[in-house]
Amino acid sequence: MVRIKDIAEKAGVSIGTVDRVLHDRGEVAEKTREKVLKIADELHYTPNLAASTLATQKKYNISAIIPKGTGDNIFWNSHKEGIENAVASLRPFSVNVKFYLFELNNEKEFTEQAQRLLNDGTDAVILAPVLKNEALEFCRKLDENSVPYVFIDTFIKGTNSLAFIGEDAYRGGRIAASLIDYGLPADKDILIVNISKNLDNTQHLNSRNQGFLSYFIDTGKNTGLKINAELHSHSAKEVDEKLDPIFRNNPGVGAIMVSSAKTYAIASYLERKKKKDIILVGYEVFDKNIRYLESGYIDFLIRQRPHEQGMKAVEKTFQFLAHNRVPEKKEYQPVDIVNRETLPLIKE
Amino acid sequence: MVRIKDIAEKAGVSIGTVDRVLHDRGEVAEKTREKVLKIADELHYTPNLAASTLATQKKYNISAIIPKGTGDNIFWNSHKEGIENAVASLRPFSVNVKFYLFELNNEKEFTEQAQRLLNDGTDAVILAPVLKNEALEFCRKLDENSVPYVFIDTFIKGTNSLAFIGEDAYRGGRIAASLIDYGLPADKDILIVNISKNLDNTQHLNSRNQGFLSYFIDTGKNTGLKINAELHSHSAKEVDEKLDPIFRNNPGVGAIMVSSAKTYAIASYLERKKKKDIILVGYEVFDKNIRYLESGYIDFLIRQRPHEQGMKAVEKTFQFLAHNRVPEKKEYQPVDIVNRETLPLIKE
DNA sequence: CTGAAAGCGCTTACAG
DNA sequence: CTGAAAGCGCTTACAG
Repeated sequence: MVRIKDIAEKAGVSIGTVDRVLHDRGEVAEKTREKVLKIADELHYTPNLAASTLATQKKYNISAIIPKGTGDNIFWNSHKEGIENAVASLRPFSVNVKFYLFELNNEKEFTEQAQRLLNDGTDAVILAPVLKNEALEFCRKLDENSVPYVFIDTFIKGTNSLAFIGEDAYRGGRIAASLIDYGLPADKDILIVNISKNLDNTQHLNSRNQGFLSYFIDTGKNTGLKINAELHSHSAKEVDEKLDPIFRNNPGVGAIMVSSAKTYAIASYLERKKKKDIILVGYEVFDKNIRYLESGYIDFLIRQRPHEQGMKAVEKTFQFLAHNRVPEKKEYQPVDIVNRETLPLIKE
Repeated sequence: MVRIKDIAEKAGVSIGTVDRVLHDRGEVAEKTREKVLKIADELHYTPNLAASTLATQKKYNISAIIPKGTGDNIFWNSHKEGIENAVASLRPFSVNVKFYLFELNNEKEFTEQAQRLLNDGTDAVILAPVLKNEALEFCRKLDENSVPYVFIDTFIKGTNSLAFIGEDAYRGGRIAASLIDYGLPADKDILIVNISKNLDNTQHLNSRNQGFLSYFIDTGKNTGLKINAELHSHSAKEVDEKLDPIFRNNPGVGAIMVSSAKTYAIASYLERKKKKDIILVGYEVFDKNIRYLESGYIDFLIRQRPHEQGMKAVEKTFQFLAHNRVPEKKEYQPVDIVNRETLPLIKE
């Protein structure tokens, strides 16, 4: 392997000079510069990262402000794990993450954690801007302090985010549609269920709905009705109240798409009402949904890859901090189609 | 961060001694040993990998002997890329791969490359043992020379392989079955097509067939016939000769499963015969198959993750070489279900 | 059984 | 504008 020492000898200068031109730190005569650059190129010099890591005692502190993985949101645990794994695999570089977790939909806690993060100081932040207004305010402060930030899961406009890594929710909607369209007789009706208390997370749900409907406009063979049901809670009471009349008035319903992780609540309804033959497609793979996938009430789940999102967020952040490499602005992660047969393979 | 120097000071010994106990190199009084270990533990010492990488000028040379990614096997390019990417991400460690590529089914070339590899010498090898007899012979030689090796793609018994990373072909067969079962009326017949010239690659094909049939034995709702067609080539001539009579005699056939990457040859048949309504499920995502997925003649493709297989193979090999960590013996990669709607997301 | 010293390749003040 | 030297944390002979 070629070392800066080799370049220095060949160029007849000291290693200090070589280092200066290699890192563009100026204070070098143009002639020397060119000579060194030429030789480095000829010798195919690549820096020894272990040595430079050791010499520059740089530490990178990354902060991650994301929802807690509790209740129906354990899927946020995967983001956290992904972030941690990426940091671990970045050894021998010295990078640290500190988590600032908040309860989903708890604006107060988000704002508190954001403030704590700002007080602690950090080199960069990974941010799930699920609470739009609060996130916007926070981004403004980060901009003021020149702290770079990358979005994970959700994208919001009007900020200077370094990058975004997340699901293509629109595409996810189309995929759900294609699976239903493939399995359902063309003349049957389809029910679309949106469950969202206080309109949380609506961005994803809207995009999925749009994608879902777009499929039937431009490619699907299904000609049946597309019926909409908006629930504010996933309690059995509300589910019954909203769905019973729909099924009473539309005996042609043969499939349901639930636009969120609460798919299990609708599966439970089908179980209660003994409607096993209705196709049910929903989102996210976790215990409650898995149970119904196994028992046959859910046919397909579409899964984001939160673990990968976390990893990519760290990688991009690190590349920017360490090598000043500006990542692509938006990166959509693929989604997985999961049915009962694929389950044994995805015990991650 | 705690350094061995800190431990040394606290223990009242030199850093040389600390290093000796930390690396179990003996020649240390038991009392000193215990003391150092205790302090290291209390201080939560973790070695600085950059420093140790730099100091031990160790280089790891890995050799990979896998098929060339040409013709219908471009999917072997992904293994190669995965291996290369993993090596790249292992920087700042100094690990090199050298590839020994052979044409699939060319025993002579495999043997030549294997011999070349042995002459060149290496620290470990990543091996696709698709040619069973030749691979067995090669493994024996590796054993003689105490060179560790990990299998990729295919597993063969009776060797001392360090690990195996590959597809769960049986499971892949079940997944194909579940997709057909979901979309096909229960009384329709299903055609299973195996295309294999000189019985190459039969291990995967057999496992997929077994998995496919097992699904209908224990869970599927389909009660139709399961018809088998064995082709030795995917030429239009042979496809027509074999499939025409089957369709003539079995008007109830509603779906086809092709157990290999040659799915496009059957899609082409359906296109020629204007049978767009037949469900077709097959394997591997690459240009020829993608074309028919887009035009609607193929409904689903099941995809291995060759890129990940390559990456994991390198990671395991490196962990073993560098840290003497023996990996799990067998690791199955998940497979992806791909239809037309998921295509835009998997431009890898 | 133990310590002191040199070295891995790069970076960083500092002197000139 | 340039060079010499010290140092990053660990490893490796070598002397005792």
